[in-house]
Amino acid sequence: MFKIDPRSSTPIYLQIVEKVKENILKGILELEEKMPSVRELAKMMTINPNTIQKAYAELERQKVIVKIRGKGTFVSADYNGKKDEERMKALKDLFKKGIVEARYLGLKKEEVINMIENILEELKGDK
Amino acid sequence: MFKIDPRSSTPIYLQIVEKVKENILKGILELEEKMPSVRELAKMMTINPNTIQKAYAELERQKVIVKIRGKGTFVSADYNGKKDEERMKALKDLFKKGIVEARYLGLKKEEVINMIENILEELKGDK
Amino acid sequence: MFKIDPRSSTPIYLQIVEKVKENILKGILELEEKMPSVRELAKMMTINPNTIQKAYAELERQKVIVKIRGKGTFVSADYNGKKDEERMKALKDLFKKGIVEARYLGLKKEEVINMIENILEELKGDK
Amino acid sequence: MFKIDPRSSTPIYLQIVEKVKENILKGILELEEKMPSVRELAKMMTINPNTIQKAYAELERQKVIVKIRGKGTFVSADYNGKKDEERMKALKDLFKKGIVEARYLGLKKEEVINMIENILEELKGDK
DNA sequence: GTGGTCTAGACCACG
DNA sequence: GTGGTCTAGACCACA
Repeated sequence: MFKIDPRSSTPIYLQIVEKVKENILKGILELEEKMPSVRELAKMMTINPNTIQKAYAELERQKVIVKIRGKGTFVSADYNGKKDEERMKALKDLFKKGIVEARYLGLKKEEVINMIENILEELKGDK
Repeated sequence: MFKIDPRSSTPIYLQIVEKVKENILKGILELEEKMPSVRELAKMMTINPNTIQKAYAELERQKVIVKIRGKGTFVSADYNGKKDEERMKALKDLFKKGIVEARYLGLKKEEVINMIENILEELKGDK
Repeated sequence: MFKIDPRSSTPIYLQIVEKVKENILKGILELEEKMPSVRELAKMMTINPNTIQKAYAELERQKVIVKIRGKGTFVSADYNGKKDEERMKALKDLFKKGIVEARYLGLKKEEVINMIENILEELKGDK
Repeated sequence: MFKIDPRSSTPIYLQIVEKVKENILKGILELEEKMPSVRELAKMMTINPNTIQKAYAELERQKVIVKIRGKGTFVSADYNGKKDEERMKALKDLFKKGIVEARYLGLKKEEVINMIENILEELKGDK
C-alpha cells in the first residue's frame, strides 16, 4: 500500500501519516472512502499494529480521517482549510530548511521553483 | 545568537546546525569568519558544551565549517555544490511533505509558490 | 568481542569502528546479522554506552551498519563500492605513511609487499 | 618546504615528522644535511615554533635527526634498521586499517598491490 | 584557550 | 528493549 522505509529517521507512524495524506491528495484514496482496519493494514504491511494505531490516531487528530464506531475508519469528507497559525509557522520553517539545503546542494532559484512546481503538478487537482 | 526552541521535537543540536547554515546564507555569518568557541557559545546559549560540540561536529561533516587545531572553528570558505543524489531525493521528499501539508492548510498553488519565493528572497543575504 | 586498547592514542570509539569493519570483511560478522545492542555491547566490554553509541553512529554514517527503529542494529546488506576521491587520497596518504615507516624499520620492498599480501589473505574471510 | 594541512585530524607536528621522513627517503633531504633551525622553519611555514620544536623532538627520539649543540640539527647518517617489535605491530595495524578501507572503497586485490608498488616506486632507492 | 574523548546518569520516543 | 538526546563534570592533546 505505502512504501515505508524502516531505516528512515522519521518514525514509521509519521511516514504512514504523510503517505495517507499524500495519497488522498493524489486521489488514490478518495474522500469518504473506507480505510483498511488497523489489523488489516498491519498485516498487509507487516508492521506492528500499535504503529498503525498510532498513525490512525494522529490522522484523526488532524481530522484527515474519521472513526465511526462499529463501522470503521473513513477518509474525511472535507479537509479543513483553516489556517492554523502554528502549523503555518511550522510549514514555513520546513520550507526554509528545504531551501537552505537546496542552496547547499548548489541549486539555483529557478531549479528550486521548478522542483516545487513539479511536485505541485504531481498532486493533481488545484482546489 | 541563535534562537532555539527547547520544546521542539527536533534536537537542539540539529536546530543549531540549521540556524548556522541559514545565517551563513543570509550573510549574518560571513565566509572564513571565526565561529564562537564551543564553550563560549555554550555559555551564551546556556546549553551544555557537549551539545554544541555535537552540532559543530555535524556542521564540519557537512563541510559547512572547518576546525583548525588550537585556533578555533571557522565558516568554510567554499561550500561545494555537489549534487549528491541521495540528498536530492531527501530534499524532494521534504518539499513534498511541505506541499501536502500546505494543501491541508488550504493554501493554493500560487500561495505556495509565493511563500517559497519569499523565503528565497530572504536568504539572498542582506549584506 | 573486540579487543580494545584503552591506552592507545586512537579513541576507543574509532577502534571499535575499525574492528567492526574488519570483522565484517573477515566474515566473523555476517551481512544482515544483528549487532549487539548498544547497552549490551557496553556491558560486555565494560565501556560506557555513550562511547558505543558514538561508534555505532559513525558506522551508520559510513553505511556499514543500519539501525532499524526499535528493532536494533544490523550489518548492512550491501556496502557500496563508490570510489570517493577524497577517501582515495586519504588512503594513499595512509599507505605512504606506512611505507615510509616500513623503510625506517628496515623492511625491503619484498617484505612490504609480503606483509600486504598476508593481510589481504587474512581478510578474505574464513567462513 | 612541506605542505601541511592545518585542518587535518593528524596533528601538525606529526605531519611534519612524516614529511621529513618522506623527504629523506625521496632524497630531497640528504643524509647528514643540516636541517633548518626551529625558528627558521617556523617562520618559513608560518607555524608556531613550539610546534616545530615538538616535531624535531619526536624526530630526534626516532633517531631520524641529530641535534649537535651549538651547530644545529642534522639528518641522521644512517636510519636504524632494527625491527622494533612494537613498531612492527603498529605498522601491521596501519596497513590493515588501510586495506579494510580499500575494500570498503571497492578496490580489488590487484589494485591495492598496484597502489603500494606505485608508492614504493615514488620513494626512490631500494636499500 | 581550542576542540576531543570519556564517564555517569537521566529522560524520552519508538515499536 | 531499542536507540537518541541532553547534562554534568573530568581529563587530555594541541598550538
